[in-house]
Amino acid sequence: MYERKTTPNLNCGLDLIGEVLYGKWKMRLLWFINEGFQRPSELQRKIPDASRRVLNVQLKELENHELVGKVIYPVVPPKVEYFLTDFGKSLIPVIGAVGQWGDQHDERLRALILKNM
Amino acid sequence: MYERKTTPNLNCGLDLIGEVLYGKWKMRLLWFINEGFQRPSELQRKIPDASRRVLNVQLKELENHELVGKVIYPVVPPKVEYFLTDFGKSLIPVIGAVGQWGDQHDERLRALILKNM
DNA sequence: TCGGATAGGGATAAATTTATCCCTATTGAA
DNA sequence: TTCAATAGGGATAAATTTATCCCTATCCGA
Repeated sequence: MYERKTTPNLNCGLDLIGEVLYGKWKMRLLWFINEGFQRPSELQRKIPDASRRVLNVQLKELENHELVGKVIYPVVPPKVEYFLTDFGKSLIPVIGAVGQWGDQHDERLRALILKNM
Repeated sequence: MYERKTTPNLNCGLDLIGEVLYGKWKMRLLWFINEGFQRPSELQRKIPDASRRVLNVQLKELENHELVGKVIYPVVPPKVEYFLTDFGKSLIPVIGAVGQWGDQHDERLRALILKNM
């Protein structure tokens, strides 16, 4: 595990939410879990661009921050299901707003991103 | 300047918005510019936790992505003012929603963040 | 009986982001 | 006349995040 070397800034709401949501795949994980893709392997298939490892790490962080919970079924092969806590559910409209803006400006964003590479 | 070594994923709205908004201080820069703090030195005073350098770098990226524009007054000592483009303004409600969630859950978030250090 | 599916952790490398420090230039104020 | 304010870039180091690769274990189907 990585040990943080600096203390986070916690001045405003943006700092606070950043501490729990700033991670390349976190919003997507929450979104897909909310859509019903609850098993790690399903999530990995939904987000093939992320490595298996990061998803595990980020899921663990979401769990530590009480945005998701986890049920481990004592079966073999192993079965695990994530679910959103109420706290996590309260983030869904926010993530929706973020993603919607991205979708609405899809073309323009693509053009801009490509232009700046 | 840093040269990107991998190609970005541009699959969904979240990927797209991430390309222009994923940066520790970008949302705050947009927010404060919208509030009327337009000169670099003012922004630096509003965000003392960020180094002068990063703010310059991130402002430049916001400019490249057409979220902000910049007026350079040909005076000495130099005077520069940033402003939001219409495209940038359209992001303000989104950033507002994000920050509001953080503010609403201020106490709980602080507790969680501290617990996980 | 061998390979794939299942879940996930450790060690390490690579990529990326952010911080530090230094340099340019000019004006006005102490 | 020396220092702060103004804006911002280059070089480099440090911090952080993400990717790669390997290992554990069990059951089912071909």
